[in-house]
Amino acid sequence: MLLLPRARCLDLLGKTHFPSVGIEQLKQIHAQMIVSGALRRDSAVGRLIERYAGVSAPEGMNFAHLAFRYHAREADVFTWNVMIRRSPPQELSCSTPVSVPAAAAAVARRRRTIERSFTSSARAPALLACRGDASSRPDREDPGAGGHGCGGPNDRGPFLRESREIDSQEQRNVERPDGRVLPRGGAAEAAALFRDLLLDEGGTRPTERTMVVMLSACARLGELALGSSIHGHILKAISIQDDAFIGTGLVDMYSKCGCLSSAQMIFAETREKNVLTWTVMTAALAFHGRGEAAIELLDAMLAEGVSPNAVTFTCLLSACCHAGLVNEGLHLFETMSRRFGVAPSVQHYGCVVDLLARVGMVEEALRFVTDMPMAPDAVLWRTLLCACKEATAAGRGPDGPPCGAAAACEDYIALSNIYAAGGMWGDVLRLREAMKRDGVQNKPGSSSLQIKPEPLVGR
DNA sequence: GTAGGGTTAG
Repeated sequence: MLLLPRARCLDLLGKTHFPSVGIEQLKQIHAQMIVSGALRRDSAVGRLIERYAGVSAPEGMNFAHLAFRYHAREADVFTWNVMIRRSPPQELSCSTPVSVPAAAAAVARRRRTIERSFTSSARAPALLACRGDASSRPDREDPGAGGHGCGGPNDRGPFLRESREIDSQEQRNVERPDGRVLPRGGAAEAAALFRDLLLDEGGTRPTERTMVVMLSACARLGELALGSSIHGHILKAISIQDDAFIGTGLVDMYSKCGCLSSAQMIFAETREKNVLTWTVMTAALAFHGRGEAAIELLDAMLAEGVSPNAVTFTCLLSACCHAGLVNEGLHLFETMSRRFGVAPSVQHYGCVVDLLARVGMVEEALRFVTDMPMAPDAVLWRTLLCACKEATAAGRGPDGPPCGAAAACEDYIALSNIYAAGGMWGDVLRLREAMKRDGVQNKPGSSSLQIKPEPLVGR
């Protein structure tokens, strides 16, 4: 491909010379600008975004948002202004939850930190780590692998220190109340390494597998900015229609970062869909409260010749639960083994118990637990306990803390809440005393991911 | 190299 000089790229964006540039041509110019480094010129990103946004189809604004995310580090005041001018009010309020000057300052601050990290001579080991397994750490990497002429182990300290500094600006506590710890260190560190990789000009390039792993990490961390920048790379490097792994990763990432319409758009564009692609889309709709739409996916999936598996049914039942679709849920539970040959697991039973209890059918939920062919687990009891809150507010409370599985601090608290909801203060006190007597440790509350709903590339 | 149920202290 002919490589245009920087100045020529900027000329192409000039409205006086080329008043009507289409989306395809803009994408080509965009690619040229990345390759030639033209985007690092002042306001070049803003000019590009202005042209994307000027395309009449909704696609134009989608690309404007993608370009903005992708090149956020180069965004100057002019670029921010373009985004403000071009964004509809509701999108603007979502995408810039803080004031624009504050956001711009945050971008500048982050940029300085990143730049500082590159003054260290220790970039190579980090890049090397990205080549193989994005979640691997440089200090675990074989120093001799790859032969990239990187420095020795002694070089690694400064980079890691600096990359952790970047992370510390966006601290997120991903430890769950149940004690399960999301792989914050691994994913966050991978994210820092990946940022480095993206800025490595002419060197190591991420592979398709790196992209998939990174999308998964972004989904778990709620890293929309990084996730959508990876999307940008994918658009330029490979065709997402041809890869179920990439399509699945993108749908999941956008969904978990709160962008359902973006997830739906990617799903529609992904031609090769496997059972995981369908399942993440089902989970996305369930998570975003679109129970009916999730159930409708099952027929669509069958029509395409893909069979649902146990995970798909968990997502479908969960969708019914969130939408209060009792009949649909019970029907799915019944047909999953009979029609699809998927034996219900304790998780599936748990979903149905939740579904029944939430709509006030507590007796039926309890009978369902009693009739289960396997032992209920702690999560199932917990589900029942929490879902019973409404039903027991009328004055009927369970007899004691959950039995049959290890009760955790939050189980006592959930039960306490139920008593409280029913005004049964004596029971609340009794339970609190029992907790002290039994030495149940109070676990401090912790926050989870802050997910901002942003339909940024949606139509 | 990709996916899953509950939830947070009157």
